[in-house]
Amino acid sequence: MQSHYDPQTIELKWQKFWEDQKLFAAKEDSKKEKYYCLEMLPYPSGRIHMGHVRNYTIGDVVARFKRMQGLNVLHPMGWDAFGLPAENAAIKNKIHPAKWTYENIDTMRTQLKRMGFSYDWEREFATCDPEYYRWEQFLFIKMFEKGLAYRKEKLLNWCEGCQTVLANEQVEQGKCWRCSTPVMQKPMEQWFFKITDYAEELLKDIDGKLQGWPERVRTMQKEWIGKSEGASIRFKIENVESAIEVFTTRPDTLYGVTFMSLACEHPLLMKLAKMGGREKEVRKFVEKTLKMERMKRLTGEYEKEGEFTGSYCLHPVTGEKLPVYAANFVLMDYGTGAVMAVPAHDERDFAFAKKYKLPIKEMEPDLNAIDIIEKQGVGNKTIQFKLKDWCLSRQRYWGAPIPILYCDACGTVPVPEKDLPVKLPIDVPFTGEGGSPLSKDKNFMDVKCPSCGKKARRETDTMDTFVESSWYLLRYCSPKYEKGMVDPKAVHYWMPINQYIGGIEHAVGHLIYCRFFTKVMRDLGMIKLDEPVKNLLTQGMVCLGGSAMSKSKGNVVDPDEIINHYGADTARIFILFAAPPEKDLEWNDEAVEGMYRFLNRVWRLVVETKQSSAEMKNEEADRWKNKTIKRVTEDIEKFQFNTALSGLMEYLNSGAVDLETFVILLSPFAPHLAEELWERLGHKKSLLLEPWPKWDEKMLVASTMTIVVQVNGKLRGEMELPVNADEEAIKKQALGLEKVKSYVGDRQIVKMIYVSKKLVNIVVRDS
RNA sequence: GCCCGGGUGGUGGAAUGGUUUACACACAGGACUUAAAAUCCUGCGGGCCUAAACAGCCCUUGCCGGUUCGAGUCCGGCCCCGGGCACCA
Repeated sequence: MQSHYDPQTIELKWQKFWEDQKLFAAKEDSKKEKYYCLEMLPYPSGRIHMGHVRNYTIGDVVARFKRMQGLNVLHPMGWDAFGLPAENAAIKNKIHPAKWTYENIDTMRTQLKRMGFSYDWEREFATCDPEYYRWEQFLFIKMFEKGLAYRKEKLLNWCEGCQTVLANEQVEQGKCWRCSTPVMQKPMEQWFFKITDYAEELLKDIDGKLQGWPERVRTMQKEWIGKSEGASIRFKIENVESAIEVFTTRPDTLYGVTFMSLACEHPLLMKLAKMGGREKEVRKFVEKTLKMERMKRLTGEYEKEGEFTGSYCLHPVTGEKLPVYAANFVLMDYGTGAVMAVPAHDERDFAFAKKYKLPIKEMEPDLNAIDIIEKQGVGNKTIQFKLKDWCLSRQRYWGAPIPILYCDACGTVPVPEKDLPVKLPIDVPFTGEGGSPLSKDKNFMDVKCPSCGKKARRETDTMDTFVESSWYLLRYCSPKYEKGMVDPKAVHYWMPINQYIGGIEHAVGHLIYCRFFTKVMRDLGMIKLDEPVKNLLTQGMVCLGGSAMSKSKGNVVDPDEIINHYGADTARIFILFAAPPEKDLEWNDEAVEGMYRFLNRVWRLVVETKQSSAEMKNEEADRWKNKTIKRVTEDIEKFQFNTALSGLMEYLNSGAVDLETFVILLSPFAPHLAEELWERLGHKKSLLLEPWPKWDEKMLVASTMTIVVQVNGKLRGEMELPVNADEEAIKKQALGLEKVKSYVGDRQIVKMIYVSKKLVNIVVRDS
């Protein structure tokens, strides 16, 4: 047995031991309380980075801690394996996306195992596995049948040069990333999930059921859903049987309306311009606006302008004539694309009115206006959401195929369930040009229509990878289940997730989509669950030199370097100690060294002294032990791993260490070292089977206490007294202190404050 | 503009209204060593006083005020940093 701390040897030894013993395999057991601890699954980009290390170390501490507390812990890991980078690698390096992905998974799995994370590897899956995405296709069909998956037109980034659709990240300064052709907006039929049907419930449950989520994330989701209550009101157009419908949150300002503003894309705009004899001017304005919009709409800063259509609409109550304008600040994709302008109450309308010399009508808001409108049948109360339906189709190869066929006779036909999965063909050409590689695969494309038997063709779009990550958390409960997406019994036992841990960047994307999917699956009768995640922790970034570690900035520290140099335990401890989990963490090589030194001190203490707890029985040692158990336990529960480790350091420095207790308390943080030391202390069974220690409140109290003495709130002395000293005696002794006397002098003592077992404050007044 | 966080030593960071600066890093001095590394010990917010040390005093949690016997912590106002939302009708 080596006498110095050699992390390389002991870490591999214990990793193998854990794997052989299958100590992290989770089994349903209705007699045991369960705990589902999950970290967001990684995209297999190539190698593990420090962000992963941080995320998964936090999760691992929680999982190991809960396991030792006797809970039945589910702690799985898998791979978010579809996505654009694999396809880019295919185009660039002539390597198949599947090969690239699976090789990366192998590398990263090895790296995760080297960190000693306590995953149930038997539940591992990659989302690009047809056995996984078949169920996603199954769900898609169910959603299609319920009208929750539908098609509509949407503008997409289109490169004429490559004849292909580009993702936003493939557009660089308005140009194609590959061929630099200017990117145009082209309307195309896309698949959408009707998440807006669930807007109200998604919003309501934030307050009702997500109490365990950070306030920050809850607020972001509320803003994303963006509910506003108001009214929709129809304004008749003068001389025609047609009306402009507006949405307003202020129907009470209806009598202040002096004109109407329409978005450039509004379907009635050109008709009104033609009628008003201002077609040319309006067309020019629209063209100018749409061109400018592309550049500036993202930044938002531009002059508010408009153009008169020459036409008028009529006020629904007073019948007044109101000029209709095209305006560049009105958005077609919010509300109705038309705004009733109330310059007296809206800053923007006011500025617009000034600019175009439109009337400004002062008035008192009238809360009855909405009732009048409803009575007259020209409008009604409505609710608007900012949340938009989820566009899930991608014109990419490396994704789950959308299980739809197009038949000339029958139209859009879902693939029958028995024909699932629609497998992604492997042998296809990757050029990056001419649309999806799938469209060039005849075997894939040509199918028979399942309802009429005639020739049909397949949908070539694949699904957004957020679809896979929206239900993987449920699939982990029964990863090999073959009769459906999930085994209801397993889901009933394991869900909801007790603790979910991941980056804040998923606050509105992933974390809303997985809530949506849970509700959809519930409504399809697959599960009985409203919300998938009970408690959420969002960890901060890992930075170096003040900014997030990233390949493009060249400021990355490779976890393997740290593991090879100091071992996984040091990496884990450093990342936990350097900052509380929610905050960004600044990498510091010297501090890593410091953590390594700490583990070495622990090693030497245990290996060299080997004193057992029985030999160290005195009051001081007992107090330290109980104090530390309490502190570490409570700090882990609050995710304050940095202070939990401080507690262990202080305990180590105290010189009154109970070795067994110390090693157990250290084990969630530095599990390999802890197992090794546990064994060296003479234990035959794994430390993992050891229950988490409990503390005794009675043992926390010392026989003496330190009382701080203040005069007028300022520290003037200290006294060491037996804990049972009574208040009167303490006050008397405080007054007797030389230093206190000199501060009190002959001044009048107004009162004395005694804070039990802590301090005495003598309040004096100049006489 | 609106809504959240946050501002504490040279640095990362601790502090149920009760000794500000735990723990660690860095730095400095010392011990051990032929020497170095490792290890161990000591010191380490600022200022005043002092030849220096000891002792002592004063100040200090972004700034200004308030509440309180007592404020990093609570309240009001302001400044700065970070994040989210934002022509949303």
